[in-house]
Amino acid sequence: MDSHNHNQCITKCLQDAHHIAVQAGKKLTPQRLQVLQILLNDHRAVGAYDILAIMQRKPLEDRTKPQPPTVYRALEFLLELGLIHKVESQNSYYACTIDKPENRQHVAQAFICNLCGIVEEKAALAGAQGLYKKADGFGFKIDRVIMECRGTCAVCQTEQRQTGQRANTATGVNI
Amino acid sequence: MDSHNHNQCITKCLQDAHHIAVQAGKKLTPQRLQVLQILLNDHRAVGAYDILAIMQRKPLEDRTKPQPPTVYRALEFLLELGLIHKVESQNSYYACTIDKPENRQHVAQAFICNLCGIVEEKAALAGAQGLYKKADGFGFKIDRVIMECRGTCAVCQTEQRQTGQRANTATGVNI
DNA sequence: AACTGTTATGTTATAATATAACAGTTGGAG
DNA sequence: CTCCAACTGTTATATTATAACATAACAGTT
Repeated sequence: MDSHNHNQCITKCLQDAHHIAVQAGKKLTPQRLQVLQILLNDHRAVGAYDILAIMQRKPLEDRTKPQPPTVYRALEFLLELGLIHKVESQNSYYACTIDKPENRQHVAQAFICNLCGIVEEKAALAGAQGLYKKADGFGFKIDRVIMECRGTCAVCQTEQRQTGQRANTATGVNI
Repeated sequence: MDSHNHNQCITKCLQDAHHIAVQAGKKLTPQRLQVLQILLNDHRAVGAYDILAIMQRKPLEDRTKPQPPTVYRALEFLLELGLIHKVESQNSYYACTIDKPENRQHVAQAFICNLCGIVEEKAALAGAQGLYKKADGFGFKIDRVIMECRGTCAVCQTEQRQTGQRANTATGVNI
């Protein structure tokens, strides 16, 4: 399916996440970790209420069933640390897999498959320069850049050709 | 304030809108026109429920007070024709002011001021090529590109320096 | 004029996404 | 140990968007 070792990928991201949290003087609490793990579980973008449903099915020890604010607080925390990103055009979230040291140096470009929800994340290096330059041209000061490409991933293009069927939407991905 | 003649700008956009609708074999009905006019009224991004409130204050002749679906249907129609765009990072909408003939050739870049809500729209010419090329590199087929820059416009930067106050948020702009 | 297909609108209800507000708890720094 | 700040729990509600079905308007046909 995918060319990378996903277990390794998760392990590395979690290690990095702990590092980043410690360095920022913040705590990666069990709940925050759980949300991150859910997002790391695959490379799809997941909605907040899908995350909530998963957490409610597997509540942490000594914890009541989590409610929406719990999820949104964890998401906010992870977003601030750059550990996850939001797909603005879909109101969903995915774990950042760009190598962590450069995390805050890049503008993220997300390529989101409309069929299976998978997110391929790339760092915009030269591409973003043009935007900042253009903004300069009319005195606009950029805080944040959103770059999203909606379309069809290689796998789903193939599956469509072969079967005419839609790819996996069983896990609650919003399209 | 702004360097362009806004009346002229509105007039031109409305004329073009009629053209585009006719060419697409669609009708720019009074309600759709009203929504477009509301968005053309200034260059800010406006939320659907703000549009609804305005329409409810000034209902069209022989019409009852419009409800949410009315607004969303009009927005959908105008989006399809490329007459307006959505700011995905803010769930709001603005009228497209790019010269109409090239409308569907360009990827829109929106520079949205977090303080006053004004949207400066540019066409991404060379900039978008890189994205398509990058997508090609891993077999991703792009349907739609979202490029948004959030930040502070030239006017609001000046006002902040002079007064320390926030720019106009009185008209219901979501920040 | 009556029939029919199509597009557009009206209406009610509800889904989906997100946050406000306040109370309680906890775990270190001093 | 105590106090403070960060974290969590809980309830309610705000905000954004759509489903579902009924009705109306219009165009073309007979």
